[in-house]
Amino acid sequence: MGNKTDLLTVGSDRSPSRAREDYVKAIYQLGGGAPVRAAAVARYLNVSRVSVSKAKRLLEGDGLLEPEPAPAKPLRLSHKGRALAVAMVRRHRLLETFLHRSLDVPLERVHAEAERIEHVISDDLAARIAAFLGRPSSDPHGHPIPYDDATAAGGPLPTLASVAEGARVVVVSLDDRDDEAVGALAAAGVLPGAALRVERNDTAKMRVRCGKRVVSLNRRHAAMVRIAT
Amino acid sequence: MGNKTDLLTVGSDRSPSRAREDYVKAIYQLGGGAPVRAAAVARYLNVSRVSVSKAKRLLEGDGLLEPEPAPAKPLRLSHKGRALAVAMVRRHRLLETFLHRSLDVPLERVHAEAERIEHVISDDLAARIAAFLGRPSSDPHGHPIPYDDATAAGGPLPTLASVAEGARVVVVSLDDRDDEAVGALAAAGVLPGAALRVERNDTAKMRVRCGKRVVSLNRRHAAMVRIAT
DNA sequence: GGTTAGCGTTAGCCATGGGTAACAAGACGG
DNA sequence: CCGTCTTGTTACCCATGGCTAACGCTAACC
Repeated sequence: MGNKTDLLTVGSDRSPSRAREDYVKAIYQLGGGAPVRAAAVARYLNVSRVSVSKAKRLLEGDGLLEPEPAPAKPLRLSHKGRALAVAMVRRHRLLETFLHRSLDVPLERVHAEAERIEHVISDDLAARIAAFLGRPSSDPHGHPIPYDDATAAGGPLPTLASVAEGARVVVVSLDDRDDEAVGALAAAGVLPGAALRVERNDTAKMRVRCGKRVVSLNRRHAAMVRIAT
Repeated sequence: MGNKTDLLTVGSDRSPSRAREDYVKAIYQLGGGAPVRAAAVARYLNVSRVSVSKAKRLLEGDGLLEPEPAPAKPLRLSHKGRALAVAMVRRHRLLETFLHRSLDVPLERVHAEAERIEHVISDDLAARIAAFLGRPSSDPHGHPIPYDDATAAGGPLPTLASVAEGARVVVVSLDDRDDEAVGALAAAGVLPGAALRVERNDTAKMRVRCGKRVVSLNRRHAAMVRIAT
C-alpha cells in the first residue's frame, strides 16, 4: 500500500459543516445541555475567542443556538442544536467501537480517526454500523452510546487520581481526548470494567493493582480515568 | 435514532484538502495518467473553468501537478499527484466494497457515501479495511482495486449500449457516478459478472436477456455498463 | 477570410474559518 | 477604591473555494 510518508497531508481541514458540528459538539460536551461560556468553548477547541464569537452568529443563523440578542451571554444550544450534538456523539462512539472491535485500531488512535469520520457519515450509515455491531451500549473508552436523543447525563464520576490508598474501585471510562494517557492506561490494563486496588497515591506516580499486576501510573494519566466503587 | 429530517444538512462541504483531492482524482480519472484539459476537469467536477485555473496554481504549489510555466497547457499530475490519486481510488473502492458487503448499503448509494468518507480516512485505516475484507480485487461496481501504485489502465471497454443484437456479453463494470443508472441496472440484475444476450437494440429502450429474465433497459443506463465478450 | 465556439486567464465579489490588536465591562484581590 | 484578569466584541488581515464578466487566442466551420 502507499507507504510514501502519507501524501494526504495537504490542507488544514475546516469545512463549513465540520466547523459548525465541532462547535455544537463542544458546547454540548462542556455543558451537557446547560449554557456554556464562549471562552470555555474557545479553550476546548483551541481557537480564539474571536472565532467563537463569530461562529456564534453563524450558529444562531442555522438555528443551532438559541438566539441571544443580548451580548456577552453564555451559549445555549437550541433543540435542533442539541439533537445534532447527540447525533455527533452517537456517530463518534459507534465509529470508535467499530474501529476498535472490527478493524483492530489501537485504542489510543480510535478517537482521532472517529473525530474526522463522524462529520461525513449519514444518519443512515450510523444506524447500519450500529446494527452491524449489535447495538453496543458503550464505546471502547466506556462511554455510553446514546440511541435516542435523551441526555442521560448524571454528574461526573470521580477520577482515579482522587482515590484514597487502599480503596478498591472499578474503571468506568477513560477520557478519549488524551491519546497519550489512553495509550499508557491501555498498556497497563486499566480499561473499562477493570477492578483496581490503589496501593499508593502520594507522589507523582501512583501504584495500582490491576488483576495480578501492580502497575505504576502517571498522576496526569490517572486523572483521565473515571471510576466507581 | 435521530429521524428528524437529517439535521446535518448545514454547510456546503468544501474543505481545503477535500477540494485538492477531488481535483487530483478528477485529473487522474479523466486522463489515466495523460495530461488533461482544464475545461474537461471543470465539466467533470461541475465547477467553473476559473476555479480550475486557480486550483491549478495551488496544486502546483503543493507539488501535486507538474509545474507548468507556460499558460494554457493541459494539466499533468506529478508523481506525488498520481500517487495521491491512486490512493484516493483505492480508498474509494475499498469503502464501496465495505459499505455494500458488510453494511448492506444499496449499490446505488454506495458511491456518494464513499465519496465523502474517502477524504478523511488514513492510509492505515484503508489497509485495515482491505484486510478486514480479505483484500478484495474489485469493488461492487466491478472496478479493480489498486493495491500498489501501478496504473494498470488498459483502454476503455465497449458499453452495453454499443452491442449488436444477438450478441452475448459479460458485464464487467457499472459507472458508479450515475446513481440512477446503477439503481435501475442493479434492479434488473445487470451486475458485474452477469452474462447477457442482447435481444433488441434499435430504440431508446433495449431488451436484454439476463439469466432467465428478459429486461428492458434505458439506453442511457446501458451506456453506463462496460462489457466484454 | 471572417465568424463562431471553446479554452485559459485575469479582475473582482462573496462566504467561511482562522488570526491579532484593541477596547469596554465586569469580577476579583488587595 | 484601584489595579488586574477574564470576557465578549469590534475592526482588520489572510487563505481557500466558488462565481460572473470580460478578454485574448486558437481552431474549427462556412
